[in-house]
Amino acid sequence: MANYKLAAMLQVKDIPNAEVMQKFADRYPQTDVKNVMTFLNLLRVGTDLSNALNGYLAEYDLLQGRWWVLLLLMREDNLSSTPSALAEKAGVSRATMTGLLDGLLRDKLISRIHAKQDRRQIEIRLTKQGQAKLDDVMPGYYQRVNQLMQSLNESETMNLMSLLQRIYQQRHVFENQTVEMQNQPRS
Amino acid sequence: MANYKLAAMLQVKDIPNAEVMQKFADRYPQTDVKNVMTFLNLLRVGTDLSNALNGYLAEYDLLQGRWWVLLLLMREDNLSSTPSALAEKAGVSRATMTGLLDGLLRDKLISRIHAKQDRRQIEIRLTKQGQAKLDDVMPGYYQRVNQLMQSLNESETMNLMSLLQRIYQQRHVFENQTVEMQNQPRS
DNA sequence: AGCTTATAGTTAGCCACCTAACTATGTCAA
DNA sequence: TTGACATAGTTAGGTGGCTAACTATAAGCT
Repeated sequence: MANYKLAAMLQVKDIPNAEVMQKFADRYPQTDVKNVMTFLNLLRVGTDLSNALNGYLAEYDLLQGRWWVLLLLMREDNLSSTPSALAEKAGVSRATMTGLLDGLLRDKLISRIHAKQDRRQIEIRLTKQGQAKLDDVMPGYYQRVNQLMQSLNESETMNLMSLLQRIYQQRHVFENQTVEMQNQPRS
Repeated sequence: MANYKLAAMLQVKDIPNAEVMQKFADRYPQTDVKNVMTFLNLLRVGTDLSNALNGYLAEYDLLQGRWWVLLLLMREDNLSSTPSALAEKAGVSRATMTGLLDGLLRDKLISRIHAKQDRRQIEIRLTKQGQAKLDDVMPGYYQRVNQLMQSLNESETMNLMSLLQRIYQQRHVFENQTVEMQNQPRS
């Protein structure tokens, strides 16, 4: 089995206990213990599930990035697309996509063909082996997702989605806010 | 401002729509559209929040790994620990911790001192500059976490935690299950 | 036609993660 | 006491992210 890389996202193995949180709250009065714990737990669940998925994919010599590229290709009617379009849809840079495609080509899961009309473009196509790889991986993937989610009934699932969505919509709070600040009158 | 690395976790920018999901469901009958969508959304929220946090930390020349090490040190009564203990608590390999500490040492946010009794060990201590860096970063961090979470009231937050927990407890489903399978009778 | 600008893809160099293998030191039991 | 095993830390080599800079091609003005 191939090595696989764990996600780079913080692995919050050691979310602080109440005592430690109090020490921080004393120094930083803005601290809201409940909010911080919830935020850290959300990050942890995301990371650990991502790592677990990677572990499953690694049994098939795939990782999330390469696997997702294959899925994007399978979605297309002619099983093909371009590096730029794939980078955009996968949410990675074009440079990263070049690397992912290099690996997939090495394993013969995709083919690269120079496009006819626009000679800057390259057509990436899912090969038979690529489709076969997905046919290997996907049934177990869907089965595991079902097992994972079976502890929630339908209304609980909807509820979870809605709660996540409301937090997600606030994610811009981490962005730089100095521009607006500068326009405010000084004392 | 420093470059900062986005999390390696899949950025599911392009979660499939119902039509595409149907195409997959035709080929892979195990597919449960609602479950897959929920799972992918959970991964996406985790990744994007992680990236947003990294963006904030990058304004202070930190990233999650280095920042978390500083926090772990600040928790300690004597502001010091060892590379092994830090690796364990941060959930990264000892090799990765060596690299993180190299960077923190370069920025003089920690100091390395050879331990007296066990000469294999090295004592890592948070420096004055390290503490000052945290004092810079943390108020804004806590403020942003509060803003992020303010869209949920207390009972909704508790509810979210409990739903996440129930999914999280099933994460072992992604682990290799062939050992048990092999012991089953064949047809 | 010829400039300028935009787009497609790659390359180079950095970071943070991993495993495996290595060195040095400590521990423990025959 | 010495040989086997365990532990602390580093190094080497691989992966997959990033930005910036580069080449080649296309498109659009004037």
